[in-house]
Amino acid sequence: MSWTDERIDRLKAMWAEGKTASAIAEELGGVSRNAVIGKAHRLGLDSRPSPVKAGEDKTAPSAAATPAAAAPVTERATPSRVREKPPIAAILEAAAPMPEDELKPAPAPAAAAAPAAAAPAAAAAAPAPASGKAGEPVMVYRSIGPGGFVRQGPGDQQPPIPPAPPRRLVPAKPSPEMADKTGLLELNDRICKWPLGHPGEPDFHFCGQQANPGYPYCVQHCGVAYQAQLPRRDRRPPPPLPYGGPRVR
DNA sequence: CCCTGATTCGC
DNA sequence: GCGAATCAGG
Repeated sequence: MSWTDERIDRLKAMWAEGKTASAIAEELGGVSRNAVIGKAHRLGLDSRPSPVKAGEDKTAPSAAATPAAAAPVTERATPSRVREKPPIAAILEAAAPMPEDELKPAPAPAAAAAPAAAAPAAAAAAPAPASGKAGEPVMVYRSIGPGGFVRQGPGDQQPPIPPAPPRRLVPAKPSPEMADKTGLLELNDRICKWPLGHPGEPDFHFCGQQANPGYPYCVQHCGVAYQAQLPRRDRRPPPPLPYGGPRVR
């Protein structure tokens, strides 16, 4: 088996979904778990929580325990680094359930709905208070509510002005008109997670059609999410994205 | 033992 | 570029 464009796309989709390498290998067929991992790395896909790297920064590593251990430990594993999240994960995080009543002074980030996605955000939302030493140039990610986060430098005394007032999160199906809409709690890997509307809005919901197997979206939305590359000369430069856009490799 | 992902290195 | 072999933590 070779890595056709189609198989690479499926690998990317499932990797982004958080499926394990062995699950991906089984679904693709014809490749081993190692092949999937190797390919994912060669593609530069995001690294995943590794059992080996989980608690890594303990003791100063001796010169060389093993050749592998002596290999350069790069920024890849730096825990404080805020990684990009796949769009769907960001949405899940933004729509994650919060305490029912009004905003508490320090709401604990709700990590239950999307642990993998919420973990880095939680680290960013509640950084160790930069009070330990004076004058360290510490960059802080300050939560501005359900909408997201704003980067705040050490000199920025004022809390950043949120782009919009925090919206009150609504129950999953508060009204009759939501009765047949697909909410966060109905999501699973067999139904289309294409978002309709915006998190926090009363009618925010998901497509809910049957998902294209191996993909997070239905066939129609896969057609929107995964588009064939045009020849370079036929491409128009993408418009600047408000949040900086995905990392380009 | 099983699982996991990361890394290396011969091909 | 590919992936088996290997490593190492859960």
